[in-house]
Amino acid sequence: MEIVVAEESDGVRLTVLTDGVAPAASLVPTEELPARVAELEAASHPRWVWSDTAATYARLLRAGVRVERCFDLRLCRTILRRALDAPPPSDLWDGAEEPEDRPDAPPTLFATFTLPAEEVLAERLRQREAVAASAQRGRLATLLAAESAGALIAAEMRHDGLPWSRAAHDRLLTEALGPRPLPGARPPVLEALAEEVRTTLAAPALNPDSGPALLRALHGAGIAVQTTRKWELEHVDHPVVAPLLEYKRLARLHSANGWAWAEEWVRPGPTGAGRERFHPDYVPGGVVTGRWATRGGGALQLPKQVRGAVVADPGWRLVVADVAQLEPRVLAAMARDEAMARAARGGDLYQGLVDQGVIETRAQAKVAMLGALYGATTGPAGELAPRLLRAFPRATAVVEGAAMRGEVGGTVRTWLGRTSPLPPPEWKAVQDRQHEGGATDEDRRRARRLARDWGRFTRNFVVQGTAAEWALCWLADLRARLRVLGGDGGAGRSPHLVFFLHDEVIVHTPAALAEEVAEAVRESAAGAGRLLFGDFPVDFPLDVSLVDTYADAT
DNA sequence: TGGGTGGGCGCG
DNA sequence: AAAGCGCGCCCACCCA
Repeated sequence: MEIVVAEESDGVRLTVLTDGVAPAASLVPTEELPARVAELEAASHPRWVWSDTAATYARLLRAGVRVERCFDLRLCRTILRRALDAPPPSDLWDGAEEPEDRPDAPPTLFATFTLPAEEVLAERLRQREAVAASAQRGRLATLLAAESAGALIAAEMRHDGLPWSRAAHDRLLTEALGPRPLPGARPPVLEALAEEVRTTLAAPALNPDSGPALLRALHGAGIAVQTTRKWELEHVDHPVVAPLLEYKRLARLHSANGWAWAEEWVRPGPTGAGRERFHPDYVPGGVVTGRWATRGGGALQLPKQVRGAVVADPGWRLVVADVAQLEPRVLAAMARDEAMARAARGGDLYQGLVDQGVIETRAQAKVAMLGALYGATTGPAGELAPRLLRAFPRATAVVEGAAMRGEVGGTVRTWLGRTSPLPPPEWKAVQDRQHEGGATDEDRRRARRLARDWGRFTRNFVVQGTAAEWALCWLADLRARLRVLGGDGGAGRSPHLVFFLHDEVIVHTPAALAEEVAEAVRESAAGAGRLLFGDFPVDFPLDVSLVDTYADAT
Protein backbone atom coordinates (compact mmCIF):
# COMPACT_ATOMS: atom_id res chain seq x y z
CA MET A 1 0.00 0.00 0.00
CA GLU A 2 1.17 3.51 -0.79
CA ILE A 3 0.01 6.79 0.72
CA VAL A 4 0.67 9.93 -1.29
CA VAL A 5 1.29 13.03 0.82
CA ALA A 6 0.66 16.51 -0.59
CA GLU A 7 0.32 19.86 1.07
CA GLU A 8 -2.65 21.95 0.10
CA SER A 9 -3.68 25.37 1.29
CA ASP A 10 -6.17 24.00 3.81
CA GLY A 11 -4.14 21.04 5.10
CA VAL A 12 -2.33 17.93 3.94
CA ARG A 13 -4.02 15.65 1.46
CA LEU A 14 -3.37 11.93 1.99
CA THR A 15 -4.26 9.62 -0.87
CA VAL A 16 -4.26 5.89 -0.24
CA LEU A 17 -3.26 3.77 -3.24
CA THR A 18 -4.15 0.10 -2.99
CA ASP A 19 -3.94 -2.34 -5.89
CA GLY A 20 -7.32 -2.83 -7.51
CA VAL A 21 -9.03 -0.20 -5.38
CA ALA A 22 -9.89 3.37 -6.29
CA PRO A 23 -7.60 5.98 -4.65
CA ALA A 24 -9.05 7.23 -1.37
CA ALA A 25 -8.21 10.77 -0.33
CA SER A 26 -8.56 12.51 2.99
CA LEU A 27 -7.58 15.93 4.28
CA VAL A 28 -5.61 16.26 7.51
CA PRO A 29 -4.97 19.57 9.28
CA THR A 30 -1.25 20.32 8.98
CA GLU A 31 -0.65 20.21 12.72
CA GLU A 32 -2.25 16.78 12.98
CA LEU A 33 -0.11 15.24 10.25
CA PRO A 34 2.54 13.63 12.49
CA ALA A 35 -0.04 11.89 14.66
CA ARG A 36 -1.96 10.69 11.64
CA VAL A 37 1.21 9.38 9.97
CA ALA A 38 2.19 7.54 13.16
CA GLU A 39 -1.21 5.93 13.31
CA LEU A 40 -1.19 4.81 9.68
CA GLU A 41 2.42 3.64 9.92
CA ALA A 42 1.61 1.41 12.86
CA ALA A 43 -1.54 0.09 11.24
CA SER A 44 -0.29 -0.74 7.75
CA HIS A 45 3.41 0.09 7.15
CA PRO A 46 2.66 1.89 3.90
CA ARG A 47 5.23 3.28 1.50
CA TRP A 48 4.94 7.04 1.95
CA VAL A 49 5.08 8.92 -1.33
CA TRP A 50 6.03 12.57 -1.22
CA SER A 51 7.79 15.11 -3.33
CA ASP A 52 10.62 15.97 -0.98
CA THR A 53 11.79 13.80 1.91
CA ALA A 54 14.17 16.45 3.19
CA ALA A 55 11.27 18.80 3.90
CA THR A 56 8.40 16.51 4.83
CA TYR A 57 10.24 13.90 6.84
CA ALA A 58 12.23 16.49 8.80
CA ARG A 59 8.94 17.80 10.08
CA LEU A 60 7.78 14.33 11.09
CA LEU A 61 11.10 13.64 12.83
CA ARG A 62 10.79 16.82 14.86
CA ALA A 63 7.45 15.51 16.04
CA GLY A 64 9.07 12.20 17.00
CA VAL A 65 7.56 10.19 14.14
CA ARG A 66 9.59 7.77 11.99
CA VAL A 67 8.54 5.73 9.02
CA GLU A 68 9.89 2.58 7.47
CA ARG A 69 9.64 3.23 3.76
CA CYS A 70 9.13 6.11 1.35
CA PHE A 71 9.27 7.07 -2.29
CA ASP A 72 10.92 10.41 -3.00
CA LEU A 73 9.39 11.70 -6.22
CA ARG A 74 11.92 14.45 -6.75
CA LEU A 75 14.99 12.24 -6.43
CA CYS A 76 13.43 9.43 -8.45
CA ARG A 77 12.34 11.79 -11.17
CA THR A 78 15.91 13.01 -11.56
CA ILE A 79 17.09 9.43 -12.05
CA LEU A 80 14.25 8.52 -14.41
CA ARG A 81 14.51 11.51 -16.69
CA ARG A 82 18.12 10.65 -17.48
CA ALA A 83 17.63 6.91 -17.57
CA LEU A 84 14.63 6.84 -19.89
CA ASP A 85 14.28 8.05 -23.42
CA ALA A 86 10.99 9.75 -22.65
CA PRO A 87 11.14 11.49 -19.29
CA PRO A 88 7.82 12.05 -17.56
CA PRO A 89 6.55 15.43 -18.71
CA SER A 90 5.36 18.11 -16.37
CA ASP A 91 6.32 21.76 -16.23
CA LEU A 92 5.29 21.96 -12.60
CA TRP A 93 7.94 19.43 -11.67
CA ASP A 94 10.69 21.22 -13.51
CA GLY A 95 10.31 24.01 -10.99
CA ALA A 96 10.23 21.49 -8.21
CA GLU A 97 13.59 20.07 -9.14
CA GLU A 98 15.41 23.30 -8.66
CA PRO A 99 13.85 25.28 -5.86
CA GLU A 100 16.86 27.59 -5.86
CA ASP A 101 15.81 28.74 -9.30
CA ARG A 102 12.66 30.18 -7.80
CA PRO A 103 13.88 32.76 -5.32
CA ASP A 104 10.44 34.38 -5.28
CA ALA A 105 8.73 31.21 -4.10
CA PRO A 106 7.03 31.89 -0.78
CA PRO A 107 8.59 30.02 2.12
CA THR A 108 6.31 27.46 3.68
CA LEU A 109 6.58 25.54 6.90
CA PHE A 110 6.00 22.33 5.12
CA ALA A 111 8.02 22.08 1.96
CA THR A 112 10.44 23.97 -0.23
CA PHE A 113 7.81 23.83 -2.92
CA THR A 114 4.21 22.75 -3.07
CA LEU A 115 2.15 21.01 -5.69
CA PRO A 116 -1.53 20.15 -5.80
CA ALA A 117 -2.37 16.65 -4.61
CA GLU A 118 -3.62 15.59 -8.04
CA GLU A 119 -0.26 16.54 -9.51
CA VAL A 120 1.73 14.63 -6.90
CA LEU A 121 -0.48 11.60 -7.45
CA ALA A 122 -0.15 11.93 -11.23
CA GLU A 123 3.63 12.11 -10.97
CA ARG A 124 3.68 8.94 -8.89
CA LEU A 125 1.62 7.13 -11.50
CA ARG A 126 3.77 8.41 -14.36
CA GLN A 127 6.91 7.25 -12.63
CA ARG A 128 5.43 3.85 -11.88
CA GLU A 129 4.44 3.39 -15.51
CA ALA A 130 7.82 4.59 -16.72
CA VAL A 131 9.59 1.98 -14.60
CA ALA A 132 7.19 -0.76 -15.66
CA ALA A 133 7.79 0.07 -19.32
CA SER A 134 11.56 0.04 -18.94
CA ALA A 135 13.64 -2.87 -20.20
CA GLN A 136 15.51 -2.87 -16.88
CA ARG A 137 12.50 -2.48 -14.62
CA GLY A 138 13.85 -4.67 -11.84
CA ARG A 139 17.13 -2.83 -11.46
CA LEU A 140 15.53 0.56 -11.87
CA ALA A 141 12.96 -0.22 -9.18
CA THR A 142 15.78 -1.31 -6.87
CA LEU A 143 17.62 1.92 -7.57
CA LEU A 144 14.59 4.09 -6.83
CA ALA A 145 13.89 2.21 -3.61
CA ALA A 146 17.52 2.55 -2.54
CA GLU A 147 17.61 6.25 -3.39
CA SER A 148 14.43 6.83 -1.38
CA ALA A 149 15.74 4.83 1.57
CA GLY A 150 18.85 6.98 1.41
CA ALA A 151 16.70 10.08 1.63
CA LEU A 152 15.07 8.77 4.82
CA ILE A 153 18.47 7.93 6.29
CA ALA A 154 19.94 11.32 5.41
CA ALA A 155 17.03 13.09 7.09
CA GLU A 156 17.32 10.89 10.18
CA MET A 157 21.09 11.35 10.44
CA ARG A 158 20.72 15.09 10.10
CA HIS A 159 18.02 15.08 12.77
CA ASP A 160 19.88 12.80 15.20
CA GLY A 161 23.32 14.30 14.54
CA LEU A 162 26.81 12.92 15.05
CA PRO A 163 27.76 12.62 18.75
CA TRP A 164 30.22 15.42 19.35
CA SER A 165 32.16 16.62 22.36
CA ARG A 166 32.77 20.34 22.29
CA ALA A 167 35.08 19.90 25.26
CA ALA A 168 37.24 17.38 23.39
CA HIS A 169 37.14 19.58 20.29
CA ASP A 170 38.17 22.64 22.28
CA ARG A 171 41.03 20.71 23.95
CA LEU A 172 42.26 19.57 20.60
CA LEU A 173 42.08 23.06 19.11
CA THR A 174 43.76 24.67 22.11
CA GLU A 175 46.60 22.14 22.03
CA ALA A 176 47.20 22.79 18.35
CA LEU A 177 46.50 26.52 18.10
CA GLY A 178 46.71 27.97 21.60
CA PRO A 179 43.79 29.69 23.34
CA ARG A 180 40.86 30.82 21.24
CA PRO A 181 41.50 34.31 19.84
CA LEU A 182 38.99 37.11 19.38
CA PRO A 183 36.91 36.70 16.22
CA GLY A 184 38.91 37.60 13.13
CA ALA A 185 42.29 37.29 14.87
CA ARG A 186 44.89 34.55 14.37
CA PRO A 187 45.35 32.12 17.24
CA PRO A 188 48.74 32.57 18.97
CA VAL A 189 50.43 29.48 17.52
CA LEU A 190 49.34 30.46 14.02
CA GLU A 191 50.57 34.03 14.47
CA ALA A 192 53.94 32.79 15.74
CA LEU A 193 54.33 30.54 12.70
CA ALA A 194 53.36 33.39 10.38
CA GLU A 195 56.01 35.55 12.01
CA GLU A 196 58.62 32.82 11.60
CA VAL A 197 57.75 32.55 7.91
CA ARG A 198 58.03 36.34 7.51
CA THR A 199 61.41 36.43 9.25
CA THR A 200 62.83 33.48 7.34
CA LEU A 201 61.76 34.94 4.02
CA ALA A 202 62.72 38.50 5.00
CA ALA A 203 59.19 39.60 4.09
CA PRO A 204 58.03 41.52 7.15
CA ALA A 205 54.54 42.40 5.87
CA LEU A 206 53.70 39.02 4.34
CA ASN A 207 50.24 37.55 4.81
CA PRO A 208 50.86 33.82 4.31
CA ASP A 209 47.17 33.35 3.43
CA SER A 210 47.74 35.26 0.19
CA GLY A 211 48.90 32.89 -2.51
CA PRO A 212 50.39 35.45 -4.90
CA ALA A 213 52.15 37.35 -2.10
CA LEU A 214 53.54 34.12 -0.67
CA LEU A 215 54.80 33.02 -4.07
CA ARG A 216 56.56 36.38 -4.56
CA ALA A 217 58.17 36.09 -1.13
CA LEU A 218 59.34 32.53 -1.87
CA HIS A 219 60.87 33.67 -5.16
CA GLY A 220 62.48 36.61 -3.35
CA ALA A 221 64.20 34.12 -1.05
CA GLY A 222 65.53 32.20 -4.06
CA ILE A 223 63.04 29.32 -3.88
CA ALA A 224 62.05 28.38 -7.43
CA VAL A 225 58.58 26.91 -7.06
CA GLN A 226 55.73 27.22 -9.56
CA THR A 227 52.99 27.15 -6.95
CA THR A 228 52.60 27.31 -3.18
CA ARG A 229 51.10 23.83 -3.03
CA LYS A 230 52.03 21.50 -0.21
CA TRP A 231 53.38 18.70 -2.39
CA GLU A 232 55.68 21.06 -4.26
CA LEU A 233 56.99 22.70 -1.10
CA GLU A 234 57.62 19.30 0.47
CA HIS A 235 60.41 18.72 -2.04
CA VAL A 236 62.14 22.01 -1.30
CA ASP A 237 65.13 22.13 1.05
CA HIS A 238 64.84 25.45 2.87
CA PRO A 239 64.28 26.48 6.50
CA VAL A 240 60.96 28.15 5.65
CA VAL A 241 59.34 24.92 4.48
CA ALA A 242 58.70 23.36 7.89
CA PRO A 243 57.05 26.40 9.52
CA LEU A 244 55.13 27.21 6.34
CA LEU A 245 53.66 23.73 5.97
CA GLU A 246 52.79 23.72 9.66
CA TYR A 247 51.13 27.11 9.20
CA LYS A 248 49.07 25.81 6.29
CA ARG A 249 47.99 22.72 8.22
CA LEU A 250 46.89 24.65 11.29
CA ALA A 251 45.36 27.53 9.35
CA ARG A 252 43.10 25.08 7.64
CA LEU A 253 42.14 23.43 10.92
CA HIS A 254 41.27 26.84 12.34
CA SER A 255 39.26 28.08 9.38
CA ALA A 256 37.51 24.86 8.35
CA ASN A 257 36.87 23.06 11.66
CA GLY A 258 37.74 25.57 14.36
CA TRP A 259 35.73 27.29 17.07
CA ALA A 260 33.56 29.28 14.67
CA TRP A 261 32.63 26.13 12.76
CA ALA A 262 31.61 24.39 16.00
CA GLU A 263 29.41 27.31 16.98
CA GLU A 264 27.59 27.11 13.70
CA TRP A 265 27.18 23.35 13.35
CA VAL A 266 27.30 21.75 16.80
CA ARG A 267 24.28 21.96 19.07
CA PRO A 268 23.26 20.43 22.38
CA GLY A 269 21.99 16.88 22.01
CA PRO A 270 18.65 15.57 23.21
CA THR A 271 19.82 13.49 26.14
CA GLY A 272 21.49 15.80 28.58
CA ALA A 273 24.32 18.16 29.39
CA GLY A 274 27.70 17.66 27.72
CA ARG A 275 26.26 15.55 24.93
CA GLU A 276 26.38 17.53 21.75
CA ARG A 277 25.64 16.76 18.14
CA PHE A 278 27.09 17.84 14.81
CA HIS A 279 24.18 18.25 12.39
CA PRO A 280 25.43 18.12 8.80
CA ASP A 281 23.07 18.77 5.94
CA TYR A 282 23.37 15.74 3.67
CA VAL A 283 22.22 15.96 0.06
CA PRO A 284 21.32 12.48 -1.25
CA GLY A 285 21.94 12.21 -4.97
CA GLY A 286 23.86 15.49 -4.77
CA VAL A 287 26.70 14.15 -6.94
CA VAL A 288 26.10 13.16 -10.59
CA THR A 289 27.32 9.65 -9.89
CA GLY A 290 24.74 9.16 -7.14
CA ARG A 291 27.02 9.81 -4.24
CA TRP A 292 25.75 12.06 -1.51
CA ALA A 293 26.96 15.61 -1.13
CA THR A 294 26.67 17.93 1.85
CA ARG A 295 25.57 21.51 2.02
CA GLY A 296 27.21 23.35 4.88
CA GLY A 297 29.26 21.89 7.66
CA GLY A 298 31.52 19.93 5.34
CA ALA A 299 30.61 16.58 6.87
CA LEU A 300 32.15 14.64 4.01
CA GLN A 301 35.48 16.33 4.59
CA LEU A 302 35.68 15.87 8.36
CA PRO A 303 39.48 15.81 8.74
CA LYS A 304 41.19 12.99 10.59
CA GLN A 305 42.67 15.78 12.75
CA VAL A 306 39.35 16.44 14.52
CA ARG A 307 37.86 12.97 14.68
CA GLY A 308 38.79 12.83 18.36
CA ALA A 309 35.84 15.16 18.98
CA VAL A 310 33.41 12.50 17.77
CA VAL A 311 32.68 10.80 21.09
CA ALA A 312 29.96 8.33 22.07
CA ASP A 313 27.60 9.25 24.89
CA PRO A 314 28.34 7.64 28.27
CA GLY A 315 27.13 4.05 28.19
CA TRP A 316 27.14 4.12 24.38
CA ARG A 317 29.67 3.13 21.76
CA LEU A 318 30.49 3.89 18.16
CA VAL A 319 30.59 1.08 15.62
CA VAL A 320 32.76 2.35 12.77
CA ALA A 321 32.84 0.27 9.58
CA ASP A 322 34.41 0.84 6.20
CA VAL A 323 34.65 -1.29 3.09
CA ALA A 324 38.08 -2.24 1.87
CA GLN A 325 38.64 -1.24 -1.79
CA LEU A 326 34.97 -0.91 -2.63
CA GLU A 327 35.34 0.40 -6.19
CA PRO A 328 37.60 -2.30 -7.65
CA ARG A 329 35.41 -4.98 -6.04
CA VAL A 330 32.34 -3.44 -7.61
CA LEU A 331 34.13 -3.35 -10.96
CA ALA A 332 35.01 -7.04 -10.69
CA ALA A 333 31.37 -7.87 -9.98
CA MET A 334 29.82 -5.74 -12.71
CA ALA A 335 32.30 -7.10 -15.24
CA ARG A 336 31.74 -10.67 -14.04
CA ASP A 337 35.53 -10.89 -13.96
CA GLU A 338 36.23 -14.15 -12.12
CA ALA A 339 39.99 -13.64 -12.07
CA MET A 340 39.66 -10.22 -10.48
CA ALA A 341 37.12 -11.53 -7.98
CA ARG A 342 39.65 -14.22 -7.05
CA ALA A 343 42.29 -11.59 -6.40
CA ALA A 344 39.71 -9.77 -4.25
CA ARG A 345 38.90 -12.87 -2.20
CA GLY A 346 40.83 -11.85 0.94
CA GLY A 347 40.57 -8.64 2.89
CA ASP A 348 43.15 -6.85 0.78
CA LEU A 349 42.54 -6.68 -2.96
CA TYR A 350 45.83 -4.95 -3.65
CA GLN A 351 47.80 -7.69 -1.90
CA GLY A 352 45.64 -10.14 -3.84
CA LEU A 353 47.03 -8.73 -7.08
CA VAL A 354 50.53 -9.37 -5.78
CA ASP A 355 49.68 -12.91 -4.65
CA GLN A 356 48.20 -13.69 -8.07
CA GLY A 357 51.44 -12.58 -9.66
CA VAL A 358 49.81 -9.71 -11.57
CA ILE A 359 52.09 -7.05 -10.08
CA GLU A 360 55.16 -7.10 -7.83
CA THR A 361 54.31 -4.82 -4.93
CA ARG A 362 51.19 -3.74 -3.09
CA ALA A 363 52.00 -0.07 -3.66
CA GLN A 364 52.23 -0.67 -7.40
CA ALA A 365 48.98 -2.61 -7.36
CA LYS A 366 47.18 0.30 -5.75
CA VAL A 367 48.59 2.85 -8.18
CA ALA A 368 47.73 0.64 -11.15
CA MET A 369 44.20 -0.08 -9.97
CA LEU A 370 43.35 3.53 -9.17
CA GLY A 371 44.87 4.52 -12.48
CA ALA A 372 42.57 2.09 -14.25
CA LEU A 373 39.52 3.47 -12.44
CA TYR A 374 40.44 7.11 -13.07
CA GLY A 375 41.91 6.76 -16.55
CA ALA A 376 45.60 7.43 -15.95
CA THR A 377 47.62 7.21 -19.16
CA THR A 378 51.08 8.39 -18.13
CA GLY A 379 53.46 7.75 -15.28
CA PRO A 380 53.69 4.49 -13.31
CA ALA A 381 49.93 3.90 -13.49
CA GLY A 382 49.98 4.13 -17.27
CA GLU A 383 52.97 1.79 -17.51
CA LEU A 384 51.28 -0.84 -15.35
CA ALA A 385 47.99 -0.71 -17.26
CA PRO A 386 48.92 -3.54 -19.69
CA ARG A 387 49.40 -5.89 -16.73
CA LEU A 388 45.82 -5.31 -15.63
CA LEU A 389 44.54 -5.69 -19.17
CA ARG A 390 46.27 -9.06 -19.47
CA ALA A 391 45.16 -10.32 -16.05
CA PHE A 392 41.63 -8.90 -16.04
CA PRO A 393 40.41 -8.42 -19.61
CA ARG A 394 36.74 -8.37 -18.66
CA ALA A 395 37.08 -5.70 -15.98
CA THR A 396 39.30 -3.64 -18.23
CA ALA A 397 36.77 -3.88 -21.03
CA VAL A 398 34.06 -2.37 -18.80
CA VAL A 399 36.01 0.77 -17.95
CA GLU A 400 37.55 1.13 -21.42
CA GLY A 401 34.13 0.75 -23.01
CA ALA A 402 32.69 3.41 -20.72
CA ALA A 403 35.56 5.74 -21.62
CA MET A 404 35.04 5.20 -25.34
CA ARG A 405 31.35 6.02 -25.09
CA GLY A 406 32.12 9.20 -23.21
CA GLU A 407 34.77 10.30 -25.69
CA VAL A 408 32.18 10.34 -28.48
CA GLY A 409 29.63 12.17 -26.37
CA GLY A 410 27.52 9.16 -25.40
CA THR A 411 26.05 8.24 -22.04
CA VAL A 412 26.84 5.32 -19.75
CA ARG A 413 24.88 3.53 -17.03
CA THR A 414 25.68 2.19 -13.61
CA TRP A 415 24.72 -1.37 -12.67
CA LEU A 416 21.27 -0.32 -11.49
CA GLY A 417 20.75 2.14 -14.32
CA ARG A 418 21.76 5.58 -13.13
CA THR A 419 22.70 7.33 -16.34
CA SER A 420 25.46 9.84 -16.93
CA PRO A 421 24.57 13.32 -18.17
CA LEU A 422 25.30 14.37 -21.73
CA PRO A 423 28.32 16.62 -22.15
CA PRO A 424 27.45 20.33 -22.21
CA PRO A 425 26.63 22.11 -25.52
CA GLU A 426 30.05 23.84 -25.56
CA TRP A 427 31.68 20.41 -25.52
CA LYS A 428 29.67 19.35 -28.57
CA ALA A 429 30.45 22.62 -30.32
CA VAL A 430 34.18 22.08 -29.85
CA GLN A 431 33.92 18.51 -31.17
CA ASP A 432 32.01 19.70 -34.26
CA ARG A 433 34.43 22.54 -34.94
CA GLN A 434 37.44 20.25 -35.36
CA HIS A 435 35.87 18.78 -38.52
CA GLU A 436 34.96 22.11 -40.10
CA GLY A 437 36.92 23.72 -42.89
CA GLY A 438 38.95 26.29 -41.00
CA ALA A 439 39.83 24.03 -38.10
CA THR A 440 43.36 24.57 -36.80
CA ASP A 441 45.67 22.12 -35.11
CA GLU A 442 44.85 23.93 -31.90
CA ASP A 443 41.12 23.28 -32.46
CA ARG A 444 41.82 19.60 -32.96
CA ARG A 445 44.08 19.35 -29.92
CA ARG A 446 41.46 21.06 -27.80
CA ALA A 447 38.74 18.76 -29.08
CA ARG A 448 40.84 15.66 -28.38
CA ARG A 449 41.67 16.85 -24.89
CA LEU A 450 38.05 17.60 -24.01
CA ALA A 451 36.95 14.28 -25.49
CA ARG A 452 39.46 12.39 -23.35
CA ASP A 453 38.44 14.42 -20.27
CA TRP A 454 34.81 13.39 -20.76
CA GLY A 455 35.89 9.81 -21.35
CA ARG A 456 37.65 9.75 -17.99
CA PHE A 457 34.48 11.06 -16.43
CA THR A 458 32.24 8.36 -17.93
CA ARG A 459 34.89 5.71 -17.21
CA ASN A 460 34.81 6.60 -13.54
CA PHE A 461 31.06 7.21 -13.52
CA VAL A 462 30.14 3.55 -13.96
CA VAL A 463 32.38 2.44 -11.11
CA GLN A 464 31.88 5.29 -8.67
CA GLY A 465 28.14 5.24 -9.38
CA THR A 466 27.77 1.49 -8.89
CA ALA A 467 29.82 1.72 -5.70
CA ALA A 468 27.40 4.40 -4.51
CA GLU A 469 24.51 2.03 -5.26
CA TRP A 470 26.15 -0.73 -3.29
CA ALA A 471 26.63 1.66 -0.38
CA LEU A 472 22.98 2.78 -0.49
CA CYS A 473 21.80 -0.82 -0.38
CA TRP A 474 24.20 -1.49 2.50
CA LEU A 475 22.83 1.50 4.43
CA ALA A 476 19.20 0.66 3.75
CA ASP A 477 19.60 -2.95 4.85
CA LEU A 478 21.54 -1.87 7.93
CA ARG A 479 18.84 0.62 8.88
CA ALA A 480 16.26 -2.15 8.74
CA ARG A 481 18.39 -4.43 10.91
CA LEU A 482 19.00 -1.67 13.46
CA ARG A 483 15.25 -1.06 13.69
CA VAL A 484 14.80 -4.71 14.61
CA LEU A 485 17.70 -4.69 17.08
CA GLY A 486 16.54 -1.58 18.88
CA GLY A 487 12.84 -2.23 19.05
CA ASP A 488 10.82 0.97 18.97
CA GLY A 489 13.20 2.95 21.11
CA GLY A 490 13.96 5.71 18.60
CA ALA A 491 17.35 7.39 18.53
CA GLY A 492 17.24 8.04 22.27
CA ARG A 493 17.53 4.38 23.25
CA SER A 494 18.29 2.36 20.12
CA PRO A 495 21.29 1.91 17.85
CA HIS A 496 21.09 4.33 14.93
CA LEU A 497 23.17 5.50 12.00
CA VAL A 498 25.00 8.76 12.68
CA PHE A 499 27.50 9.11 9.83
CA PHE A 500 28.01 8.02 6.23
CA LEU A 501 31.06 8.75 4.08
CA HIS A 502 30.81 7.00 0.70
CA ASP A 503 32.15 3.64 1.89
CA GLU A 504 32.11 4.10 5.64
CA VAL A 505 29.36 4.23 8.31
CA ILE A 506 29.16 4.99 12.01
CA VAL A 507 26.43 3.58 14.24
CA HIS A 508 25.86 5.07 17.70
CA THR A 509 24.66 2.26 19.93
CA PRO A 510 24.03 1.38 23.55
CA ALA A 511 27.24 -0.39 24.59
CA ALA A 512 25.44 -3.65 25.32
CA LEU A 513 24.35 -3.95 21.69
CA ALA A 514 27.68 -3.02 20.08
CA GLU A 515 28.66 -6.56 19.13
CA GLU A 516 25.28 -7.26 17.61
CA VAL A 517 25.48 -4.00 15.66
CA ALA A 518 28.90 -4.97 14.32
CA GLU A 519 27.46 -8.27 13.14
CA ALA A 520 24.52 -6.48 11.54
CA VAL A 521 26.88 -4.17 9.67
CA ARG A 522 28.70 -7.20 8.24
CA GLU A 523 25.51 -9.02 7.33
CA SER A 524 24.20 -5.93 5.56
CA ALA A 525 27.37 -5.66 3.50
CA ALA A 526 27.03 -9.27 2.39
CA GLY A 527 23.34 -8.63 1.70
CA ALA A 528 24.07 -5.62 -0.45
CA GLY A 529 26.49 -7.69 -2.53
CA ARG A 530 23.88 -10.40 -3.06
CA LEU A 531 21.12 -7.90 -3.86
CA LEU A 532 23.18 -6.25 -6.59
CA PHE A 533 25.28 -9.08 -7.96
CA GLY A 534 23.43 -12.26 -7.03
CA ASP A 535 25.73 -15.20 -6.45
CA PHE A 536 28.71 -13.76 -8.30
CA PRO A 537 31.54 -14.61 -5.91
CA VAL A 538 32.93 -11.25 -4.87
CA ASP A 539 33.59 -10.31 -1.24
CA PHE A 540 32.95 -6.96 0.40
CA PRO A 541 35.08 -7.26 3.53
CA LEU A 542 34.73 -4.61 6.22
CA ASP A 543 37.07 -3.11 8.78
CA VAL A 544 34.86 -2.78 11.86
CA SER A 545 35.93 -0.97 15.03
CA LEU A 546 34.04 -0.73 18.34
CA VAL A 547 35.27 2.50 19.88
CA ASP A 548 34.42 5.41 22.15
CA THR A 549 35.81 7.98 19.74
CA TYR A 550 36.08 8.07 15.95
CA ALA A 551 39.80 8.87 16.32
CA ASP A 552 40.36 5.31 17.61
CA ALA A 553 38.85 3.62 14.56
CA THR A 554 41.47 1.95 12.43
C1' DT B 1 29.80 46.16 -0.54
C1' DG B 2 28.68 42.03 -2.77
C1' DG B 3 29.03 38.33 -6.21
C1' DG B 4 31.93 35.38 -8.87
C1' DT B 5 36.36 32.85 -9.61
C1' DG B 6 40.56 30.26 -8.80
C1' DG B 7 44.11 28.38 -5.65
C1' DG B 8 44.61 25.28 -2.18
C1' DC B 9 43.32 21.42 0.63
C1' DG B 10 40.18 18.38 3.24
C1' DC B 11 37.45 13.79 2.25
C1' DG B 12 36.30 9.21 -0.52
C1' DA C 1 58.16 11.83 -8.90
C1' DA C 2 53.45 12.68 -10.20
C1' DA C 3 48.82 12.08 -12.29
C1' DG C 4 43.86 10.37 -13.17
C1' DC C 5 37.74 10.53 -10.85
C1' DG C 6 34.01 12.84 -7.67
C1' DC C 7 32.98 16.54 -4.21
C1' DG C 8 32.66 21.32 -0.42
C1' DC C 9 34.69 25.03 1.84
C1' DC C 10 37.84 28.89 2.94
C1' DC C 11 40.50 32.67 1.54
C1' DA C 12 42.24 36.19 -1.44
C1' DC C 13 41.35 38.62 -5.36
C1' DC C 14 38.92 40.78 -9.15
C1' DC C 15 35.25 43.31 -10.90
C1' DA C 16 31.07 45.92 -10.95
